[in-house]
Amino acid sequence: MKKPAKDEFAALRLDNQLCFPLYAASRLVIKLYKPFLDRHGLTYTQYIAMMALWEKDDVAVSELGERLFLDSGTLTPLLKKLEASGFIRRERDAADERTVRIQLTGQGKKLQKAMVDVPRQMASCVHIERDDAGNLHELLHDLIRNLSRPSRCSEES
Amino acid sequence: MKKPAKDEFAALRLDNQLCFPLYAASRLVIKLYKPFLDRHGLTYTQYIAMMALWEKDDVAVSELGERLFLDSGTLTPLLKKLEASGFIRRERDAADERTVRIQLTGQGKKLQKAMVDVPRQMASCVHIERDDAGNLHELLHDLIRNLSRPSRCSEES
DNA sequence: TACAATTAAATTGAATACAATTTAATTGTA
DNA sequence: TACAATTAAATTGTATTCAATTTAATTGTA
Repeated sequence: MKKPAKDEFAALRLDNQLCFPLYAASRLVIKLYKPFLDRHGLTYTQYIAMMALWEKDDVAVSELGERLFLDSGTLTPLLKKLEASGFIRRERDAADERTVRIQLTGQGKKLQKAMVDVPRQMASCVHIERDDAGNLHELLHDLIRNLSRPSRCSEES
Repeated sequence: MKKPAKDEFAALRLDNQLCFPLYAASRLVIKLYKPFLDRHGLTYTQYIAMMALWEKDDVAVSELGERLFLDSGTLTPLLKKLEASGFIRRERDAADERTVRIQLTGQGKKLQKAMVDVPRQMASCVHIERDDAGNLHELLHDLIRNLSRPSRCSEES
């Protein structure tokens, strides 16, 4: 004789999720980048790797991975492609042969100047209020800070 | 004699992007889902496909794709796996043989009851203020609405 | 009604993601 | 100093994503 509430499964509706819009928006924005990145021969992941290197050159694969939240399983093949494209060099650290250091080539540095307008071009596609962009930015960074910590869950499975 | 502004490349810094935190947060949350989904034998993408089907059963692949922003290239192999797991059936529509309709099996329907606590369990891991979650939710939905429209960019390249 | 245009899935190929394992180098310590 | 433990990349295997192409079915129209 159970009388289920109308919203017994409300929490399982896509529109009530936080993760789904995050996932959908992320993929939609990345798709929007494609024509701008294609011109320069980069994928989106390669682009953020280059951005990280423009900010700080000569870093270990692991340090790049911490910045981008990616591991060597993703980065190793990606960095080999960026090396094959001539944008970076990969060199074992002489002081610690376990470490591979990533360095920008001249061509990799020139790429930054060539791509300096990409963020503005993208912004012209997205149409978001400055305040909304600021709020979204802050909320996402809070969430990432939150998620980057170990944080134990009360799983009680 | 050029005197570049100190922030000539500020727009290319990772911390000034909207897309990067979107992409990072999305992957971090999906990673957090993994232990909860593993117990039920689902990946994250399979989970949102099941959520869409729990809301509306007996839909075409294309309709499911519109809901999830995924195309047949992603969905076809994913749905074959869900079928192999016994959660759905895939059947050609008798009235239009081009269309494949997706239907929940009894096992697929039972899975909803088994997973009804997953959102609450996840919420206990994320620690986000109710207001922040609401704001983030609204901002993301606005962004998705914005991105789903054709919207022409002033590329001027 | 032939048949070109369109549509829906499926397929193909390239590039991620990521868990788990392996390899090689370094570090800590008995 | 041997050598177990640790660390950093690389590798392996599974599962997406997505653009582009292909296949098969349907629709519109001359």
